[in-house]
Amino acid sequence: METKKEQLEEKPLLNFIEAKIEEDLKLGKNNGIVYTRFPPEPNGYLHIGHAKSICLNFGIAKKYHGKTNIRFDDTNPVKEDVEYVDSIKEDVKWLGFDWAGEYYASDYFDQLYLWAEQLIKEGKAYVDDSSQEEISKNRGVPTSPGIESPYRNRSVEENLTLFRKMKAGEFADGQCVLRAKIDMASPNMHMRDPIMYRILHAHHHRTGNKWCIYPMYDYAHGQSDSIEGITHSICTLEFEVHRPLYDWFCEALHIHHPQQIEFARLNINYTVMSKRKLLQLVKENYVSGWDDPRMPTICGLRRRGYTPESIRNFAETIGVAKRENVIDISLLEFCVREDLNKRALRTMAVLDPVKLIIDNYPDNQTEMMDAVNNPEDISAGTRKVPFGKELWIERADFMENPPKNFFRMTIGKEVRLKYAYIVQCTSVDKDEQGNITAIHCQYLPETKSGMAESNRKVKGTIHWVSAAHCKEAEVRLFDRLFAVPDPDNVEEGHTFLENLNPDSLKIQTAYIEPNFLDTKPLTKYQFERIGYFCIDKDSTTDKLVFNRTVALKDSWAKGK
RNA sequence: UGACCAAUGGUGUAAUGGUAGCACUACAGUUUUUGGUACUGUCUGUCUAGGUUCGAAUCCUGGUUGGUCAACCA
Repeated sequence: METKKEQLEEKPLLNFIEAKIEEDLKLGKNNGIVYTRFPPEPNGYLHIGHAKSICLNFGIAKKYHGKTNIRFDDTNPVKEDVEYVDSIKEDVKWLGFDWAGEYYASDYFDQLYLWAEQLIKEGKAYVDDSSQEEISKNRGVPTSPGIESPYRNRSVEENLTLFRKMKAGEFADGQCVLRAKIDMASPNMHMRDPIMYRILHAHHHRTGNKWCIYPMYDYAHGQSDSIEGITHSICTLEFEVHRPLYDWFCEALHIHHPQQIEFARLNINYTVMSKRKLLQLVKENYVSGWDDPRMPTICGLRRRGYTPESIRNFAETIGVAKRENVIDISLLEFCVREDLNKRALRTMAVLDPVKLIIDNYPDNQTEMMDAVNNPEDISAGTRKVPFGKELWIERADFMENPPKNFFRMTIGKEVRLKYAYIVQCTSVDKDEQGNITAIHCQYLPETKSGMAESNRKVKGTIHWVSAAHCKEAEVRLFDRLFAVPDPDNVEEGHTFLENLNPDSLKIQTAYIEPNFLDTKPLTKYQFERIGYFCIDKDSTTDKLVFNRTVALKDSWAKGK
């Protein structure tokens, strides 16, 4: 452990973005300042892919003693909503990050408009009356040049008049647009006179009805970065072809020019990451909502029982690079187990119960057994667990005709009831169909935990709850949402929905220890030998509801 | 038949001209009152063909493969 840490400190491993930043720092760029931003569009909930970006942007700023803004890219009023800005802020905070400034692209609409007039005056932008179809057609295709618009060479005065009329609301939606005059023959489609402003008579969640023209992403994003003094504008790979345009606007306007750096977005197998598809899962009720614990959204993971630390550690572990990647879901699961192992209090719960009767144990006797709350953290203390003649144990912890490597309960062999006694199984009761209805055993009184005889070597230890004292709880057992590693990979005429896992949710009634339960939603437990669970928000005083975050590793189940 | 980007074990990610390392996964073992945790070990890798060099995963050229770009979306 110590040596690992030392190695990391001696030789810090930089991702390619950090390497670039250190180079800039060495060169004295930006006066030694590092300023990043996280720029979501408020049109959906944040998912684990955004978490990667958030951890990257905030992490880098922290590492180089800089700052990070949150900026909502709200240039398209038809798609955006305050519901989303609220959830986004909540999720970023929950992940553990504080932004230096909270801004909106719409804060800059006035400045953007002024800059547009400036570009018109310099002959670098023009109003185009072409229809959407014409513009699209004349743009050409990547392999052959486009055709210049017939309106491309209007006079500055005419363009200015027209643009002001656009702003004044004298035109209908779609009647004309403002375009940058760049190069219709560029091999980069984004440089073929990109649209700067379109007419949208729509109500904006922040600017209300002040505007009926709205800037496009390419015209707004770089300048917003510039206004905020961002030094490194980190975005995903698909914006790589936009970079020449990002640079063009900053140069044409002679404003502070942040450096755009692109990295590969996160993909995880057995799930989907596109906002559109996540929205569809919610809208068409394939899941219960954005925070359904099976969703890869931040709020879904939170409800599932993931901790901010585990997600941050995941983001750190997957690294940052430019190549397309698909992360194995087992890495995410590893990260949450690693974290929960250290902090989750243990309790015993039986999910698939069968009655165990200790025939030689006194009727109506109850003993309080000492149990350790967290073996990884002695300061978590101990608790008392009631024990009696009749217990519930897991059906899978008994086998009548076991294979050689079965360590649990079987007739004639000894097994330890955790924190209690060693018992020896004697017989089973069965119904007419041959199903086991109860298991009988004898306990060895001198093997109670803590007594000398309890140190005896026993191959297996199983968990239990007292039938007379236990509580009932609903447990929701989640599995991966999709049945195949790459749900998006579907044949013509099929959709990703067909790859949904029909068994992604199983609901069971469990019997659980009565003591020490904190029933506040999101409280995390390890059900011993089963997995990590947390209290769901649906939980009430009458009815406990647990979500399974992730099962414990089970090398026994694997070997079968 | 364009431009841009990328290619390192099963999955990710380092090595910045000098011994291909780390994590996850898988498998094997030690410890264990959780078949968990912890610890130890094993398997598996530089897309390809040339070139530069004493030396190439790294630099150059060609090829191959994958990704992105033709919304008045971001």
